[in-house]
This record gives sequence, structure tokens and C-alpha cells, in this order.
Amino acid sequence: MNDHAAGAGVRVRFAPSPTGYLHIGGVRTALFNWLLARRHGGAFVLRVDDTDAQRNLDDALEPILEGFRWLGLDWDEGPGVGGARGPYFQSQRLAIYQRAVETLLERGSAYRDYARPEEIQAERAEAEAARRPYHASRRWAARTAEERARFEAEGRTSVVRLAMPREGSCRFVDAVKGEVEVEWASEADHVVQRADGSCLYHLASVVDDVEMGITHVVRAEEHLSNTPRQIWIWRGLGVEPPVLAHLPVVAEPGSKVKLSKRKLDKYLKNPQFAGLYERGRTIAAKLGREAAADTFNPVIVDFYRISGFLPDALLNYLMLLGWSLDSETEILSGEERIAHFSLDGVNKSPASFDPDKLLSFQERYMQALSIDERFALCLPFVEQAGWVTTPATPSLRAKVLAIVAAAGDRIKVAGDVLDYEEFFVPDDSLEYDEKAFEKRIRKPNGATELLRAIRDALASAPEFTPPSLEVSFQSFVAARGLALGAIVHAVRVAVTGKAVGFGLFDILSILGREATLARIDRALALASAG
RNA sequence: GCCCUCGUCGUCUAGCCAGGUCUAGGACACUGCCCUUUCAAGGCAGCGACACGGGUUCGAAUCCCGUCGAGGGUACCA
Repeated sequence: MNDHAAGAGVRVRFAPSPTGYLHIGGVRTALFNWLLARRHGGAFVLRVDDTDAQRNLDDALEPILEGFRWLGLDWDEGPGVGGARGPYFQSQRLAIYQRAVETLLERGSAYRDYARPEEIQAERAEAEAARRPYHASRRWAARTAEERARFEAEGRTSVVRLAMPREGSCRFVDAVKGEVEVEWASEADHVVQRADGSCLYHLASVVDDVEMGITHVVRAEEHLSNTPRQIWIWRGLGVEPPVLAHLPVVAEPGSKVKLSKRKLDKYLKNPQFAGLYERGRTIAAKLGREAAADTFNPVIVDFYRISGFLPDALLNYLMLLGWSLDSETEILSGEERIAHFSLDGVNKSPASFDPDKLLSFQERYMQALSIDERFALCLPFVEQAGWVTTPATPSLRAKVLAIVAAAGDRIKVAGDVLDYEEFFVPDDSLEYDEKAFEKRIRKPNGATELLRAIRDALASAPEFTPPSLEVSFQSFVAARGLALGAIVHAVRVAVTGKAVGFGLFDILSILGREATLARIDRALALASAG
């Protein structure tokens, strides 16, 4: 399948339904579509699948569009931007579907079925009992006006069903799966229009694709089995189907089952997934966001935006979930992703979502940023957490910058900057990690005496810069025949309350002499208090 | 049940179409060591896979058949 030859006429689409959240698997599908459009200079169409009559369409759609904007997946036609093939809301296209239904009926590709639900149910049960596939008996099919009148006189209403062939087979070439062949006889006469006149997904989707001139339908594999009936609709409408590409699903961690936002509890049993989830929850909590469990989790794109992930990292990771360029390329810039993408490279089997691997992409992208860039990403988090004024004053900005610089690789997602709350709390309300305090200050013999001694040394230390502090510490330990480790840990716990963190000299330099001394004093007081 | 699809390290994958260069390569994770003021990061090393069974062939991860396993579909859902 050489889609490179398809040229500039490529038109692809993604049809989100306004549910209020953007699913990670959906993003992967959208990404592949977008990439294909950009690769060929074609158009990426966003079409809103709102046939279910949403009450607050805006509320349900906006988070999804926001997700697309954040990721940089811009659409050429669709909500907000319009386009020549609109409207782009299915709820506004009902008349178009109606015309298509009539065409199908006229051509004999579909028929009116006056069967009552209980009659269908009985037939289906009978077929199942006999272990036969069921596909509508057409006993209540009406092709002529007389038949319709007769059924209607009985008080029956009708739906429109596809008049599927009962012989031969449907063959098509899928750009990912290759040749697929399905016996027509295994296809049921699917309903395309309900008794109330509303149309079903298969019909609406095909009609929209036809009307919007879609050239490549790139969608999840769950639609592969639905393809024959859609091909029947395409042909019934007098057009040949576009290029079809069915992407393997994005699966649960360590499994092949499609990732679903409803199975959070199950995913949390996966340690890696739980770790990612906790990281995000911690950040969201500090930002004061009431993160409801069903909308704030790693299956939903908002999770990453709110936690401070880099869109490029997410995109890069997602692109490699089911696609690869060669045996070793992992990092691809935005331009490279567009330049290299091809349906040829798409895998056939499901790919499970790996939180750790995603995190590793995030780390690599974060490491590639300059300190200033990281600072720009982190500052809004500190502001939103209310730790500094908004906007931050120059001195507070300098402090955040110093923290970001000192933290280095430890800040993996921008929200991780919120791990360093100790730099923003008053000296007298710093909280101590009990275990660390016990281990480093209370328990070791002579620890408090040493701490007192270094406190005095620091009181008269020349200046509070990392290099100078290092000199002070080195001479302090050298004079006592100790290793640096003998004092560093106690001081760290005393001034930050924690056992871990970045370099001690950076910590002290950011805190400054006054806070350092105050905190050591407080720790000493606490230690002697028992 | 029936239909469709898929099956290489725990995970993402390269290799398969055009069989030998594959004692199967890379990445994440994991383990160990080094570095080191803790934690990260980094460096080095290690662990680890062709689902199974037949066949074709001098030779099969690669081609053919079967089995098993997995996923999806089977709605007046999308």
C-alpha cells in the first residue's frame, strides 16, 4: 500500500463525540489522521458526532477541542474554523442523512422493515437456539406502497434496514491489515434509520465521509468488522469506498484489551499506572483542583496537560504505539513525525499502554529543554499553587528559577516543581519527615552537637553561594576528620524536613543564611524537646 | 456460538513481503557495578522473546497447513 502516491488530495477526519473528555486512544487515532494530512499537504477535518443530542454541547465539546489545541493538532475544517463541506456537527446534517436513506431505498440497497421488536427478538432467539447466524427474515419488509399501507394499517411502524447480499463475499484491502474477505451471508440486515427517523452511526458516518470528500478513513480496529456493511452503504450511494486503514487498539497496561476510561480501578493495580496516576493526583491536589476520579486519570488527555507533561513527549510516545520508523529511532521532532509518517509503518497487533515508557519520553524531552524553558513551564504551577504572587515578583521569579536550575532532572513533568514546597513555607511551619528526622538528627550519636557546630560555622560563613558553602563545609569536616556525609544529611533534614532532594549547597544558597539558621535552630529545639 | 483480525524479550518494537549476514537488534522496565552529600541523572554490565505442532527447503522468526491463545465485532451504541 503506497499512500505516498495519494498526493495532495488527502482528506482525513476524526469524529469525536462530545463526552467532555479526550481519550488517549482517540488521540492516537487523531494523531495518525493528522499526520497523514500534514504529510501530504491535505486536510484534517474535525467532525462532531453529536447525534445523541447533548444537553450542553459546549461544555462537552470544549475540553476536547482544548485537548487538541494543547497538543497542537490543528484542524482545517470543523468547529470554530468552518469549512466548505459543513456543517461539521452531525446534529445539523439530518436532512442529508434522510436523502441518503431515500437513495438507498430507491436503489434497493435498503428496505423498510415493519417487524415489531418482539418479533425480531423471537426470530433472533430461534436462530440462536438453532445455532444459526441471525440476519433479519425480511418477512415484514415492504418494498411497495401497497405493502407499506397494509403494514401501517396494522399499526406497525418501520425502520430502514440494509438489504445485505446473501451470496458472495465482500473483499477489501485495508491499508494496515491487508486483504480482508468476509462472506456477505454473515452480515445481518443492519438498521440504518430508527422508527423515529433518526439515523445510526454507520449511515451517518459513511454519508459524512462521502459528502466531505474523505479520501482515507483511518480509525480504530474495532470498526474493522463493521466495514462490510459500510462498504455496502458506500456502494449503495454510488461511490467506491475511500482508502481504509484500521489501527490496532491501544490496550490496557500489560494486556491486549482496549483501554477504557471506565476501568480505572483495574488499571490502578498496575504499579506503573498507579505511579503515574499518583504523580498527577499529587500535582492536581496542590493546584487546588478537585480532580474527580473519572475525569482526571492517565486515560484522559487533560491529565497530562494539568500535570505538566510536554505535548511533544506525549505525541512522540503515542506515535510509537503501533507505528515505527525503523529498528532504533525513538525521538522524532514534530517535523520528523510529519515527514516520516506512513500507513506502511503501522503495526497489526494491539499495543499496550506503558506508563513508564511514556514517562521516559517525557524525561528525555524535558532534559532537552534549557533551564529558562523549564522555568517558563514551571512558574505557572507555582503561581497556581499560590506559593508566590501572581504574577510573581522578580525576586520570587529568581527563586523559582534557582529551584528549577538546582532540581535539574528531578523535575520530570512541570508539576514536579511542586515537590519543593519547603522553599515557600515560613521557617516555623516547616514540616519534618519523622523517619528522616529520627534517622539523621535524633538518633545518631553526636548529631545534634555537630548540627550546632555547623550552625555556628554557617553563621559566620563568608557568603551563601554554592561554591562558598562547599568550601565552608569541606573545611568544617576536614577539621574534624569527618567525611562530608557525616554532616550533610542532618543539615538537609533540618532545613528541608526531607531525607531527599537536590544538592545541599544549592538548597542553602536558595534559602539564604537567615532561613538556614532559623531552621537549624528549630530542628535543634525539636530534637532536644524529645 | 458465529464472523473478522492478530500472535518476536514483562512492555513498545526491528527483522517477515523479496528464506541464509539472526548463537534475533534497539528502547522502556528490572538486576548488579561505577560515580556520589541523599534522591535523581549519567556510565558500564547483565537478565530476557521468534505461541505450539507439522510440512516445504541444503537451510525458516521469515513460506504453507493445523492447533492453541488473544483481541474486536455480532444492537433501533459509537
